[in-house]
Amino acid sequence: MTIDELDARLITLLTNEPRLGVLECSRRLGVARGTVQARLDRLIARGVISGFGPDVSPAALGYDVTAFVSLEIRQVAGHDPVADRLARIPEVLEVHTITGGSDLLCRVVARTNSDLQRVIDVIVGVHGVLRTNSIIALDTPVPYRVLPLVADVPRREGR
Amino acid sequence: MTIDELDARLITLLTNEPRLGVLECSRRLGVARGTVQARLDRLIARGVISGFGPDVSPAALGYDVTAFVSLEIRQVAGHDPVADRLARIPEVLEVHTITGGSDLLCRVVARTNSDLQRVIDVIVGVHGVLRTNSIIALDTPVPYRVLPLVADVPRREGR
DNA sequence: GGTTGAGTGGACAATCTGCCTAGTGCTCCG
DNA sequence: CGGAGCACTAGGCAGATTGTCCACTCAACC
Repeated sequence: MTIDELDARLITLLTNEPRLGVLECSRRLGVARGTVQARLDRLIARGVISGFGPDVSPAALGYDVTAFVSLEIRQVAGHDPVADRLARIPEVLEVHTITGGSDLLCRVVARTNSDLQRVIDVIVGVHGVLRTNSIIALDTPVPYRVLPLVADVPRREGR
Repeated sequence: MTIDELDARLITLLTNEPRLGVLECSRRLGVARGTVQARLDRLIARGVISGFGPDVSPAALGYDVTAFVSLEIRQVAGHDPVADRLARIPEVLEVHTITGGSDLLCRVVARTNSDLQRVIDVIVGVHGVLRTNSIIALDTPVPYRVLPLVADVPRREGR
């Protein structure tokens, strides 16, 4: 499961200018259109590219507060039932099961700090949740990105 | 900064089938093409949709291990210089400044657990980092998503 | 030597895009 | 009340792009 330098250039190009069509990509990369098409199909088939969904910014929707909430749960029932219930809360954007003192880590958004309290209350109210610990993200100096990784892979692997 | 029910339906549609063109969207939503075009333009202009970048899966690239690393830093210099240096590490996908006992929280990926050790060593080697605390994400029952939020907004707001 | 996979260059019809026009209904406001 | 502004519909048009073929080359591999 690795990618080529051409793959990396293609992904980089598409990341920077997502609206580009296949034809335009082929021009920019200096290869035939069929090649770009084949590469893209393969990347998608292999799951490297999982989609081209619109990137929605919660902040633009008024959800200015981001927090990481770690949960301790009653473990007798396992993680999944709790995760399922958490998944029903729109403000819960992501849930991981984790190592360490807690059992689950959630990324949560809210409109304001007091709205965050409301969301946390909802989380605490989830059956199986024993206690929570919240950490607010004050700022995000490095927003989520994968590009450096993509650019790095061909360098690490056989070139 | 809020969105309409039609906006929500449009975003939902595009999230589920990102390759759809404007014309096809207008057909599915039962509105005129110009409307979809105008809505999309507005959503992008307002920053609600920040892009249509390809969603790259680190796991498909061989980065199977995800961890959250919290850092304590030497605060005299401030957060930014440290964040800048962290941003140069490809495996660091995200950095937040946070409340609580630590100063920074990073999302990090690695190829294996021992590769994670290497990455952490790199992080520890960053000038200004005093100590780290790593939590490994074992599983991700709820992967990052925004759709429920999008669907929720028109309901909360004026309808 | 033969086979396979990947890439090139070109061609096709069908479709979509960007852009524009005109008309309609609704809301806000002086 | 009349008007202005706005969003939406419905349509038209030229140009560009897409999906899908094809034939041919090149390199690696058995």
